Amino acid sequence: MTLRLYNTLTRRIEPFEPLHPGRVALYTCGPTVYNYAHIGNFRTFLFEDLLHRWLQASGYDVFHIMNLTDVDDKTIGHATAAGKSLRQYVEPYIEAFHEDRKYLRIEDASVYPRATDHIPAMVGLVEKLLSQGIAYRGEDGSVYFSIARFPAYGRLSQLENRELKAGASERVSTDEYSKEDVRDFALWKAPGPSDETVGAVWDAPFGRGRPGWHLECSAMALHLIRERWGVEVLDIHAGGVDLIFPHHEDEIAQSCAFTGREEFARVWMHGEFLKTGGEKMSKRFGNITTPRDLREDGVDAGAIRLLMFQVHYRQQFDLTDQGLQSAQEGSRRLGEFQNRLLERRAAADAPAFEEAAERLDRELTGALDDDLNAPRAVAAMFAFVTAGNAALDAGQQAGPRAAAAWERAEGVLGVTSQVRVMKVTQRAEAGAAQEIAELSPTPPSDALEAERWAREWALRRARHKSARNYAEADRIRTLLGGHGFHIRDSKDGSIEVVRTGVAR
RNA sequence: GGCGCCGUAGCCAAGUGGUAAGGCAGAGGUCUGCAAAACCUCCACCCCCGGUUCGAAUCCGGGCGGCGCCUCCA
Repeated sequence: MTLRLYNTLTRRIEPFEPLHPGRVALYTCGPTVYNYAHIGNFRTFLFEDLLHRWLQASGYDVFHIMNLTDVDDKTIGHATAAGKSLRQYVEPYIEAFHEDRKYLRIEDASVYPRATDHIPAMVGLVEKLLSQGIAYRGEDGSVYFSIARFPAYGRLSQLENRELKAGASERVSTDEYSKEDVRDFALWKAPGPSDETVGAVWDAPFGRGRPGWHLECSAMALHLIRERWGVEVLDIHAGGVDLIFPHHEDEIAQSCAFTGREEFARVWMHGEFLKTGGEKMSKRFGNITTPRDLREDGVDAGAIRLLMFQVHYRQQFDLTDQGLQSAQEGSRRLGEFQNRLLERRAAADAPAFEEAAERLDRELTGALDDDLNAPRAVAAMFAFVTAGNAALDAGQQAGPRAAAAWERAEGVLGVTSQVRVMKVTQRAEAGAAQEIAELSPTPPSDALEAERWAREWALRRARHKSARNYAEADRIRTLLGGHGFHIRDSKDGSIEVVRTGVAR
């Protein structure tokens, strides 16, 4: 069984074969840092994280480039409005992006190049296209790519069988007159007034200006993979479906014209949208949710990843409260099991675990090798949980084999919530007994203090319970439950206080 | 208008020719002072019509419904 991936270029699932055995050059389109990225953007980054992790788990040396777009109409527009330089304006959002991706357990890419750090590479690319006559200077001082001189244009988006909607875009207007063909796109843009103010202008032999949208990806990708491995074709290029046209189409055109090769990337992968209320989540529609919002609500990232990975990446799906709750519950169950499995790990595996582990390994590999079928991979984890819990209930022991299989699956998917369990034993009561004083019915805001608070209450409940004062014991249980601390009595008389979700 | 995707249980969602994975919710049971956790059991003929086939959720044609791209939007 080998890895098979859906390639947008051929519209088929095909066996994945990197250009050079054992290593993969992966480029993924990152965020435009003019604002906080929303969870829809992160759906794509999460899909790319899964790709990244699975390639690594499959033994590949992965060179993963994720760009940060820090110069475009939006960043310039917002910087202007804020009265800041481009660099100043963008900085906090870059930081926020990294915070968010760490929260969502998205592993580090190899490099995060910023567009404005690679202007020379872009200038070099434009110069070459100009000298080849594939690019030309318009009357407005911008440099355009001539589609007429690049016959292969349109393969990715199957443009040859398309018609543009009649009179569709009014935006063609502004620069239309200086372009030879409406479909030509800007490689380099003549500076506008605010470009100068925010410092988004660079000198170039063909005139002062700033890079067009698509240029950065080609220039940085080609520059970085040449530097790293001396190659000029990517193995995989990934992004959201909305980038297929024109962004990726244009990247292919300028890159291939530049390198003289037929391919810019061998495999093109695109993740589908996240919707809310039946519509694409987008800042334009104002229907966004950000990772920060979810973190505020105490949602464990494992639940978000589970939610995303329960749907195939090429399928649209709607984010709903019910869906999120359902994922939180499932992710919690995985967390409970993980605790059980790793705590009671024995020196050897019972046959039931040998078998379940073998099955999990096999099913995980089969699922992810099949165009990253994460829903099936997740299902395999749940099957392991059910079998594992049953075996544990029956007194069978889980050993290194079971732990390894679990860790491999969780290591790739990362869908498990942290479930913190505090054991409160009656013996500890001695120390607490003297402070019978008042105990607030609401927890302190500090997470650690809150835990201590919950423990206190749990001890009180234990006393009431041994005195058979069940009414009071139940009242305390309800009280704690209302603040996210769940009480569990176990047979040996000890009490567990269980906490799920992230501390705020 | 062009190109493309989707329609499977109360909700979400795999499966793409051989008789319906998984999650959540729900019902019953084991355990428990009661709970919780966990386990066991139960819960679908796959939007409609027609066709191909020994056999279709899966292929073809036609409907109906939803979404996306054609807009520097992941």
